[in-house]
Amino acid sequence: MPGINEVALLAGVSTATVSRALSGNGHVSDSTKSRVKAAAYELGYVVSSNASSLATGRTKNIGVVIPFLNRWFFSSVVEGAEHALLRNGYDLTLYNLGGSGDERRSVFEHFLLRKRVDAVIAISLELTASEVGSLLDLNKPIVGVGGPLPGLQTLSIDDVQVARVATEHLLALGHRAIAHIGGNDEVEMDFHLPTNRRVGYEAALREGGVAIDPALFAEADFTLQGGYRAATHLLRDPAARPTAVFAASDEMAIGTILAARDLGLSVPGDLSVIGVDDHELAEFFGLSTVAQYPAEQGRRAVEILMGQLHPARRTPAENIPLRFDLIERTSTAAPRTVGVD
Amino acid sequence: MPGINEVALLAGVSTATVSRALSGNGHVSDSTKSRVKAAAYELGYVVSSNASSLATGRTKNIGVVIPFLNRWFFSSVVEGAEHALLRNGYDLTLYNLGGSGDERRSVFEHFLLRKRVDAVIAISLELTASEVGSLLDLNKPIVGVGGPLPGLQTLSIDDVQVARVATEHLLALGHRAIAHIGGNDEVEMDFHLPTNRRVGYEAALREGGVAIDPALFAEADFTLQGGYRAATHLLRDPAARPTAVFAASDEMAIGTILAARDLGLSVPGDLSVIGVDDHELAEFFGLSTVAQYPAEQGRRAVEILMGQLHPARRTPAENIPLRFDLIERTSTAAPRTVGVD
DNA sequence: TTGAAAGCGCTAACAA
DNA sequence: TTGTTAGCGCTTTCAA
Repeated sequence: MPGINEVALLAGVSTATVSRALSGNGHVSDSTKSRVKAAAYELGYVVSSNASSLATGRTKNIGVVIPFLNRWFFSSVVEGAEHALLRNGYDLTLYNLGGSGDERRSVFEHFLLRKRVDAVIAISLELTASEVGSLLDLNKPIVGVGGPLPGLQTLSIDDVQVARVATEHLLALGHRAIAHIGGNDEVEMDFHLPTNRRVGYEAALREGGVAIDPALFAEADFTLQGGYRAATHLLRDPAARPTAVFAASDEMAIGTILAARDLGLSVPGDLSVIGVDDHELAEFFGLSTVAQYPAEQGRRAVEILMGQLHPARRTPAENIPLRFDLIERTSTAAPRTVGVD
Repeated sequence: MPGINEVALLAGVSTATVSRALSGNGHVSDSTKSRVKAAAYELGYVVSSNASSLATGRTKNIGVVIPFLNRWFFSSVVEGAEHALLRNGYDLTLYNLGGSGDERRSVFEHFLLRKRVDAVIAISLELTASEVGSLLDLNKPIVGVGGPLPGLQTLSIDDVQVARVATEHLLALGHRAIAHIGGNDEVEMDFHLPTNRRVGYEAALREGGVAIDPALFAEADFTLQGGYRAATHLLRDPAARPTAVFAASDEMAIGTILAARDLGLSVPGDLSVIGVDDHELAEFFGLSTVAQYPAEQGRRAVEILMGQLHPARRTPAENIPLRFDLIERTSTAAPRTVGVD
């Protein structure tokens, strides 16, 4: 493991010049710069990030705090962030808060505070005021992804609007009896997300002149199983059966499709189903959905942080709202018998 | 951000004593130790990992190198490793090799070498000799998970045996026409895994006195869609239809179940299906499977590394082979008409 | 059991 | 453009 001294020796310059030549900070003549680089390459020299961090106060490392890794949305955001960080020469250190409360405390009290990271990306976390406080105390840039974090800059899709688009799609097809499968209070991993999607759903109905029927709402936990169960409940009674379901996630929507099948209902013949996400399985099931782009969200979070860490590199487009797109596949169609009002 | 000096001042001792009291290295009287701890707590002092690493040469950080994050197996291994590391006071830095070749090279040439990690966990990676070489040059403990890495200590289930167990389960139920959906050559994310599972499948058949029929083998890419397609192909011809399918992953097995349904076949009435993994969706689909435990594999990898990094802490049980268990659910049963031989 | 002091490997003033 | 030098904050001999 050669050090900066050896490179300096081989190149016939001082360590300061090596540092400057390799980091690009400060002026070095082209000739010495290439001599230094050649020497570094020959020796296989790589800076010690610790020594460098200690001297500069910058770590070139970003902390990502996350409640689960195991779900499509989260791992996709992390992947997107990873790639973007790599391109910028940064490492990504992962802090999974999914464990016990102790683990969570320990992350906040010790790990994040070790000065190991230059900035933090918090994904879909419901943080307590004191947790946000300790993050802010670090005096490091923080950006949230996937939910409003009080007092922090956050990247998230407009859930009300997303739900509205989905519901309006069903309305436009002629549906009137539109059920909604949304989050239960216990699953608050995405803050007010369930609530917001329900709000958008109800707003669209109201504007479409359709009365809101509480019997057409069911709670689930954002999983396929949960969606299946909720849908089974919703669809059981042929007399009170909706002609369409808007599920707040694709996994629940897929559960709904499977439940419909098991009840002998055809999709979209007897039942239209739409979800949110464009989950990796959505296409396979022909699921119409409102796509969101988690990998892109991860990338965007990184861009924002880079802008704050390196004002020079700042990316121009910083306030594009997060995209989402209606994707029509084969799970939605006009209801079999269009009502005549 | 208080430093060690301030703690020393407040506790009325030297910085050396603070370091000793807080790290547990060296002897400090109980009274001063508690005084120091109180002072540290009062000031909210946390060591600077950089300064500490620079002085000790240890980073308390482990690098995890992985080809995808987006799949159940990988994210589960990472989660398991994360929790175990957290308990040991270590951070986890993630290196995703899924991108382009450039990204891959850059990870190996720069990132891992920055002396930022004390050890490396390589998950399901097919590494080139030169990549393994550069890892070994680091002179840091490395352990692989999920596939044999030439020259490295590796944790992986016995894929031949896993496949044998699955196939024997079907044989024991009375099946003779047993198809296999395995990996294609292009999907080598898990090395010889597809091959090994096929080997176990064929060995079990042979021992069961069943001839191997190449027409009963289909390739797929380990995804649900791929399994669906392969199964559709396998099941299309009623005359040549197998009574059971062993898929090399649960996702492909679920695809098979869905394909069977779409062809009007009942599972397990007309077709038994078994997979490998115990994927999160397996239970929902009533899928019989050979479970493996990726989170535990991640944890085990961490234990091994901790054993090498801290010989004192060494966990006794180091060579338990990785567990796998046959889980019988409702996707497997005796074939409808048992042959009379 | 404790303290003084010399680094760990690098960067950034400052001076030349 | 380059070199000298003083740290960055901590750990760890060595001595007391």
